[in-house]
Amino acid sequence: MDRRQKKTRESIFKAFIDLLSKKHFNQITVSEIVERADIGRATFYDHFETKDFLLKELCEELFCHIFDTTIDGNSNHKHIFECNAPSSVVLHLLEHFQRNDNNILELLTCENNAIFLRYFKENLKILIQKKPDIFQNKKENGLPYEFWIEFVSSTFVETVKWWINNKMKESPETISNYFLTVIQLSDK
Amino acid sequence: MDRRQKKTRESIFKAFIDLLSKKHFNQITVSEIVERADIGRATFYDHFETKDFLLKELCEELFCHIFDTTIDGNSNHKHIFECNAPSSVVLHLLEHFQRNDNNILELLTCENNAIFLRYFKENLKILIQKKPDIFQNKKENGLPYEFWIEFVSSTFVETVKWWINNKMKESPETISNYFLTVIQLSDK
DNA sequence: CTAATATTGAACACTATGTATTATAATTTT
DNA sequence: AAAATTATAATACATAGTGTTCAATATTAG
Repeated sequence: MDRRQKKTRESIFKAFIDLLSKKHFNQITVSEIVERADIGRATFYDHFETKDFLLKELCEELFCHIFDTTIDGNSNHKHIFECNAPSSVVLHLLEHFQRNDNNILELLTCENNAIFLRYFKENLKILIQKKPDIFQNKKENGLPYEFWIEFVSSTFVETVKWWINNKMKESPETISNYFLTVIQLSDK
Repeated sequence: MDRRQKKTRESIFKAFIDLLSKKHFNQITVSEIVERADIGRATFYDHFETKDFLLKELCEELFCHIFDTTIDGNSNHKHIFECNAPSSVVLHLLEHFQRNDNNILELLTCENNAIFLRYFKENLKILIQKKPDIFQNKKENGLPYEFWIEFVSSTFVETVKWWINNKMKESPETISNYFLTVIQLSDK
């Protein structure tokens, strides 16, 4: 890829994330992004069809990053699908958020996050469905599978949101335990 | 209140709800609302400062209605706070949605519903906190109270969303059971 | 070096917002 | 019933943002 293209694209993303930490998506204008990224207006539209597509692509990059690889305590890369206990998968994800890669949190905590949350949940669903044995609850509870998947992924998203809104005072381990308790997969 | 004011206000709400069933909040323009409500542009701004305030006031009216009164099977009005079992409270709310009073469902299923969902959850939280004995989970689970409240209200919202997206095929009783199962208050 | 490509900057048509003004109609007040 | 008040209508307007176009310029890759 042309070095110019890459630089332009990165400066747009950077400007966009900066702005997202200060105001809601709806309040951000293309003109602001262009000004902050210090590029020509036409160049922006050369890269992204609209502001919505920019958000969409940003979400894709972020989740591709988070759900494809994750780093364990020894700084070795470890694929998330290699984890074989729910607590392990959950911890990996929570640690990602705690490190606040790419200032992703600004996106999560902002009000206008419908697109972001949809991606988050979609990726979670894929993860859960690829590891059916892990996230399947053990008890016979008579719940439809689809309902259970939706419940687990929604609860994870809401748990992370609660954590962030509470300034992330708790450790990833604590939050992981809370989550596993409410989805009835706790060890206790 | 002046009869003209009331008529104008109602026709704006009606036009707005109609449009919400067809497109997302962001895509709706004031001009469309004005045209559909068949009123003058200046009149709209005489009633609502902006489109956002319109949504805000609509939400307030809807939730005031739903959380203040509800109708039982014999068509007698019954205050929701008089219910003393979780299943009773939950069923009342679900039946409200099933009847689709004020076409409230259009709001729930639409993508841009952040404001609506916030009101929904806030009202649920108040309800849960006013009946602490009912929605308190029995087991010793070590969860902070705030986390539990957030979990229960989020799960209710997500359950209703799942129900609506699935065309509401299940009965309110079935959904109520699903919900009580995942929040660990099922009779079984 | 050269050809291809990315960027710039300015201008433009378009759409939507929110305001202002004057005239008219409906409602209250006296 | 007449007068005073208030709500609405119709139109025009300033402002701001969007997405496009195009010729000129700069950068890159082969």
